[in-house]
Amino acid sequence: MPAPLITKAEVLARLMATFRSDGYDGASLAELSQRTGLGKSSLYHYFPGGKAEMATAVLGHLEQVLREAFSTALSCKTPEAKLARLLEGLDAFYAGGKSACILERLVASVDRARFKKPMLRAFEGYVGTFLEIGRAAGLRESVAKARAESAVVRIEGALVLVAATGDAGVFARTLSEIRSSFLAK
Amino acid sequence: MPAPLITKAEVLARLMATFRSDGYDGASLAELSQRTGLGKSSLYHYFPGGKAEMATAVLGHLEQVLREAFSTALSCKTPEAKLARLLEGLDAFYAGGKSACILERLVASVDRARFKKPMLRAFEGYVGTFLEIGRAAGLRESVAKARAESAVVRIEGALVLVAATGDAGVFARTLSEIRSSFLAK
DNA sequence: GTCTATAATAGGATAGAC
DNA sequence: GTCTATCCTATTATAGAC
Repeated sequence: MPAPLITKAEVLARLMATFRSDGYDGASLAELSQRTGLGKSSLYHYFPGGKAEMATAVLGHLEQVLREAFSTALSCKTPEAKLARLLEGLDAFYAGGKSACILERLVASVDRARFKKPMLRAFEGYVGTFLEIGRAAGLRESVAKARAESAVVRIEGALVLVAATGDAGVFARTLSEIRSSFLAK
Repeated sequence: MPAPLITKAEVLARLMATFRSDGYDGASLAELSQRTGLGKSSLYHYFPGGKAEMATAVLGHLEQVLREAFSTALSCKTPEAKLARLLEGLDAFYAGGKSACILERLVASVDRARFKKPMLRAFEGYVGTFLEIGRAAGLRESVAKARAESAVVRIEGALVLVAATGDAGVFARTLSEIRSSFLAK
């Protein structure tokens, strides 16, 4: 990347934003070029594998972003604080439900097989973070596992409903429900 | 449609299957032609508006299919039986979680704005069916509403996780959870 | 109504100058 | 590294015969 103009992280963030709004199949090179501010040739310079490589790079970047957000949450003292911090982070990341999940967008693509491994990793990390909070709260392992999976299921589902109905309330209610029930004994 | 060769309903079912597996943006006319067994020109004969019109016709067809499935479920005597029948129908429709939701696939498309109204209708009917079962069971209106919304949210979310992980267990657990908790007093 | 053929365009990707 | 220009293929869509 040109040192001062735009960082690699910023390029990846913009690519991610484009995939999130347009989907993987729906995001054209023209659009990706325009929204990064890089010409097609520049994009191919950084991502010789084209769109698929851009998407996998975005997944790698996502993993870093999430790891930071997750470790910030997990560094809080009480399980309640960990959970609250995590949900705040997710609320911000999904813009209150208005921004789609990049994972869902890649899962839904025709080329989904290409992203299988990194997506599996990402979802495991995602569920795993909730799982750790449940464990820290002293929940039975089986309960913690079920609730962690359910939390991610609900978040992903809420995003679909918000996209369909335009009502962000579903997302807020979903996070609120998780907040109040996840740690219940 | 040619009277005996293939019914309109069958064409719509095949179009739906294609959109469900490939997504709206990912489904090409060539693929739609191949999987319906109709040439491109035949498709344009029935759907002059092209892919977008095929998708809206599929949504109309879906509404009919769901109405039937939903009214079958609602015709059962007890709320428990209604719920069980509905969940069985959904389990079959989603092939145990292995088949994506057509609504989600259209929501995720670049042309999503075109399908906004019929999708809103479809989701309202979807949530509304759970809502009616909750009411029939004598749940408080606010509780019935929250649980109905949550049920659809979880189903949609579970489909995303199954697609990402390949583990249909998430879908089974989600339906099971709904079955055992939806009617609780 | 369906087919073959083809037009028109958009999309992904590359070449080569700077 | 970035740009302009371009190539090639896939895609949408249409024409016209049967």
